[in-house]
Amino acid sequence: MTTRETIIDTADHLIRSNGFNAFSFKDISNKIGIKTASIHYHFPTKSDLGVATIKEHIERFEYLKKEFENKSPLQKLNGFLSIYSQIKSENKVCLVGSLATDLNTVEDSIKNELKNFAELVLLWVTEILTEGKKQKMFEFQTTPRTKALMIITNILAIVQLSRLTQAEDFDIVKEAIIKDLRPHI
Amino acid sequence: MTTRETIIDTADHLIRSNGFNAFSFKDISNKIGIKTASIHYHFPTKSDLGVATIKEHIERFEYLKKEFENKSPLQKLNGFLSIYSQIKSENKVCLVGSLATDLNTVEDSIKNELKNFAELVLLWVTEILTEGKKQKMFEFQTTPRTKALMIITNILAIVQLSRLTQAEDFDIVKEAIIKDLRPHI
DNA sequence: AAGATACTACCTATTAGTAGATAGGCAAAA
DNA sequence: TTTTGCCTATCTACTAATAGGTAGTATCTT
Repeated sequence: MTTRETIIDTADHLIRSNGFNAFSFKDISNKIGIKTASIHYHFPTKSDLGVATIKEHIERFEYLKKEFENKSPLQKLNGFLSIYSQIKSENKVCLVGSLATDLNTVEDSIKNELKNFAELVLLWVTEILTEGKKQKMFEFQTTPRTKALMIITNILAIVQLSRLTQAEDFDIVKEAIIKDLRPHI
Repeated sequence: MTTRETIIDTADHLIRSNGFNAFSFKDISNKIGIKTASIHYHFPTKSDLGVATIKEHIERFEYLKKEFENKSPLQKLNGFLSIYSQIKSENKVCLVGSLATDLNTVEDSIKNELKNFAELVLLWVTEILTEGKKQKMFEFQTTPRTKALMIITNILAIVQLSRLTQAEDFDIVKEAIIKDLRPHI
């Protein structure tokens, strides 16, 4: 990994563990053994680093999409949900959830990039649901987009909420999402 | 309102607009025209102020519960969901959603008080759903607690997510929650 | 030699928090 | 009734630590 990639990776970890406003260049400096001034060389401002971190997520998301291109809607949805299982197991939250609460305090560049990312995710889940309904693999009453919003909000927020209720609640909700889509099983 | 109450009120506003780590005693000082040292008189540490803010929410929540005591499950659920409509209209997020992302950075006192609050909310929604199912007013397949988790995560996260997608998505999800519980209508 | 990368050293602003002074209100003692 | 003293609430003035960011210099790689 290049230094630049290492910085982004560490920033990503810190944003999703502590929040955008609770991490500093010094934190990264301490973690990867590089001076804060050197981080500024790669990312002039904190916002630049924030934007780069979101862009990295977008790239990884596009890659995941491609990986699941020829799989079934159910496999795709499970793939999507397992991202959050990973996040949960690391005691983090998802990038959208983390930055959405800080939205009023960040620059427009971050806001706009995050909008792009959220739109991308919503679009993919909507597509999965549309495809799944057509194949009679999924059952639901609302529009695919609305159902996608329901599922995304479920999984995004249970990552956060299960920190406060019980860790097991994450899997309970994850399974309930799938079960709800496949009542005939 | 006493000074103490005004401070809590302002802190609440700032926490839910900007996040716990993005507000300072100076922000409150500027807003209400009192020196930061005077805020420390009422709340020795920032954590003390955080805890007091959650306690205030708990009290208001208990009051709301009492107000709806003799109403129908549907009225109760609508009452619960309308809290979030209010939050959304003010461009804030809910306290649980805001602090849950900052959870790794706050003191245990805040963490524990927030757990109490979250447990209280989950309990009430679970009760509403149990009652509604018994009265055949609501229909759902999972346990009431699981369904409560689904609904709370929906409404909590759509407040955040609709900042990124479209503001109308909030009402779409809110209506879908009710419709899903009452498919016979 | 030249560009990329990292460094030292610094700056200014802000943070949470503290010490000590002051002012007003209230109540018991003189 | 006046005085004494305490309590509440606020203030001014300060601290040490940390924040994001910059200028100029050194080092490494090609």
